[in-house]
Amino acid sequence: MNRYNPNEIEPKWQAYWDEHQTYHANLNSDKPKYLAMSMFNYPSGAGIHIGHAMNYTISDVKARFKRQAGYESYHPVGWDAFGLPAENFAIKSGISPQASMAKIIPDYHKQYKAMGWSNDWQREIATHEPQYYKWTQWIFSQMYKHGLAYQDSRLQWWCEKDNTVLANEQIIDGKCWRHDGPDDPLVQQKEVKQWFFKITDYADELLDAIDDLDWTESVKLAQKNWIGRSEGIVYKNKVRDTELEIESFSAHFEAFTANTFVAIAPDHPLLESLVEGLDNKDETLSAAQKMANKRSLEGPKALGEMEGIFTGRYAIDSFGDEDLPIWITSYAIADYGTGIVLCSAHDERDFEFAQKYGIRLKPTMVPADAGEAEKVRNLEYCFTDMENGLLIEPQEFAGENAAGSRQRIADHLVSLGVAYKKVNYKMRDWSVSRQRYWGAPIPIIHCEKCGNVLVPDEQLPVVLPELDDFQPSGDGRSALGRATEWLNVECPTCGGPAERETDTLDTYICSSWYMFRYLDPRNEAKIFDSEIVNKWAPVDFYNGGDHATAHLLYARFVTRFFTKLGIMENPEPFKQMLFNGKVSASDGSPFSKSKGNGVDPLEIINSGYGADALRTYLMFAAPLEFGARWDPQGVPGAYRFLNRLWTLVQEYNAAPAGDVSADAARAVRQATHRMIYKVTLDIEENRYNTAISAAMTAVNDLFKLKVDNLAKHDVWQEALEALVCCVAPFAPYLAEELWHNLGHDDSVHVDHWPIFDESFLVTDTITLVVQVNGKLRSQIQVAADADQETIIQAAQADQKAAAHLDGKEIKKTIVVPGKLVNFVVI
RNA sequence: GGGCGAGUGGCGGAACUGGUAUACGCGCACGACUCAAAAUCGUGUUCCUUACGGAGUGAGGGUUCGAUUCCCUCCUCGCCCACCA
Repeated sequence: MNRYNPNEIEPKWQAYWDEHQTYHANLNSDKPKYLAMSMFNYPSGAGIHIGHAMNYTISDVKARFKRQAGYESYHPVGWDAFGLPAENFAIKSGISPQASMAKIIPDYHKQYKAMGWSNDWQREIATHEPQYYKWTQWIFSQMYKHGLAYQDSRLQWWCEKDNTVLANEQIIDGKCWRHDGPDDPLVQQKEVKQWFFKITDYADELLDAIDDLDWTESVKLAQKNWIGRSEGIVYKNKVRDTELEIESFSAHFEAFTANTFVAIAPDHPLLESLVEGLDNKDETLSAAQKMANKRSLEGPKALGEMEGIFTGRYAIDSFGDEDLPIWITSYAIADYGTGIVLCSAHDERDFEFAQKYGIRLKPTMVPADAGEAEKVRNLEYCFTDMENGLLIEPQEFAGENAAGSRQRIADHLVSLGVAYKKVNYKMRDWSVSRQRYWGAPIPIIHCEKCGNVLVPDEQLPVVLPELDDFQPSGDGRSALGRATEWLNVECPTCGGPAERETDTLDTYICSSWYMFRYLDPRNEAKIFDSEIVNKWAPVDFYNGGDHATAHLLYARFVTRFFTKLGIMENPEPFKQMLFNGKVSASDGSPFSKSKGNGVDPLEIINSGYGADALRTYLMFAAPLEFGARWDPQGVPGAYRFLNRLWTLVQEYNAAPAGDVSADAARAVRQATHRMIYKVTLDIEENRYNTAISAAMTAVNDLFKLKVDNLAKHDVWQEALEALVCCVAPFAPYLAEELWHNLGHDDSVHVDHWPIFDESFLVTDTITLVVQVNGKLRSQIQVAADADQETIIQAAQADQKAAAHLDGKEIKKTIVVPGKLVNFVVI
């Protein structure tokens, strides 16, 4: 008898699938379409790791299941090739990122195929290829033309030695990654001009559509919080002895007469004019600068260490007669709201800050309880509960519930002319430019006469020049700043001398639209064909264990933008999104290269267990949302299961033809159809672990039945075919081999999914549980269609149950059809 | 600090809308095959108790004939966001 040897059959079927293009999708097919994919892969020299094995197997199972069930199923593949790691490697090694990718990507091909993933390789894409990023640049142009791309100055981390901008991940303990010695300087902040996409224009639209998405709930919530819509008012206050008027946003303005001081962010642009004319102006500004730097470097670590500097200025209060001192505080943020806050006794931070610096506080909202109210008046603690708080002033709202009067208070403030209503968002505009070499060049030309000029569409792509040296140019620009031949161009408008923009586009743009390029990857005339995209979008199933906010939100934004351009119809890119858990090491800690506790998928495959056992284990170990914990015994366990299925088929093939008794046939069919039902439903609903356990149960049942009843017979043929089909999404190689062993010469992976027949599950007699006072006492067999009276009599007649009923009065009897009988006795 | 989720055998986990708690797998024990081992096959495996029986889903309370499931209080762990006014 043949032994199950994955190392033999896996390469064989890999070659077969390649040759027959089994997984090539016909996008014009009449079949219903299904598009499944996992988040884009960033190729690195390390190859695939166990997290990739997890992610891509999840979407592969889904794609295979649908392909078997008669869908035209497309499981695309591609590479998110631009990005900082490849550039850093190029700077260190001198090997160009283009060359690195040319070597790395073919390695991935082999690894993906070894994993048995059913990708359509004819439509492979890579974001660093000009034919792809031509359209990434086109998106920038369209944004620009529609007023959604603009330039602005922002603070960036800066290394004085390299004269270059640093990404957050390039800062190590406050120093540049390349200059982190004891004598090297700390990184500094510097204003740099940046390009932005106006995603905030879409904030409400993106927010409102979230509720209807079939996505993992935690991700939907993360997106809502990220957008962070809050309704409030903006106060206007004049500053004493100046011409200035400051504005401050407040979402909690109910106790508005409690405001006693003003907080301004240390990096606020208005700060300089605010202290203009004061004696200690310079000291104040430099102290503020220090505070700002410290905060952005130390980040959350500086939390709790609230610091303040008095500006020397006062705002004129709109309600009381005492001026409001203006303080620079470490907790006010320049780019949320207006960067200035009116502060009161009803905010934890304001309260704490005022106590620390001895600033006057004036509570105007108290709890209903008189004793507690007294404590709040005496500043014993900070009371912030607007829902339950009662206002004590001003006169027109005194005694009212703060939250209840919110709308009227807002209207009141507006009518007094001291404030206006405002909706504010946490979400900022999307910073899309990077002072980096390895990205898609921004298609802008700077002309002395004409200013910023868009590269005309017919001149796209602006091809990234190949260089020998990837060091930043030393003037704040990337290596592109030195590529003079590329850099100097004629202005498309006036023909005069001009220079190309040297910033490249954020890689999140590359990955914000790739799912649509998959549908028309070789189109040279258009970003994609609208008809094909309208047929195939949205992506039916999308999964990943990262990027809950940025990537998924940017993709939603760009998709919506496409619908405004009229090039596609559906405004949402991903119909269903599963946020799957990550694989962790057997001790529960995360896998990491530095710890050396990683598991190499290819090593496991080659050690003799095969890709099928690895895939099956990963999908079986835990619910997809949880994230599996790596168990060294797990893959051997999955292998044992696959081996038992293998044995069943081999023994069946060796068995003589013969009859199967009616009882045995029914038992085989019951096991089969119970399995079909559960596996189908469970895969559909992303419960892969219980789908596999259902297949295991069927194999165990058939193992028992085969002892006395195995014969070449339709019942067994049907059972084994069904099992092979149901296991095929998880263990595609084994399934293909066994499918052919069972006499087929086509692929099991296309259009073969068993049909569930309910009639095989119906039984004549059923087992009911007998309870006395809710405790299990016995079990009885009754006819499936027995009526209540018969069931109760049978239960009472049961010996074990009767023993517990003896001498007691039955107060109540509960019959749950098909389940149980419960006697309540005293 | 805020939000979300989860606590079930030695371990990963299962349990449909409140109805036999611990499916399936791992591990372990015993048996079969073998000169032997591995592999494979079979049986058993929540705890206490010789047994009858009893206890039991993080802790405590509640609703119910009946609670892993619903409600309240508390504890622990994980993830995400984090000075957002």
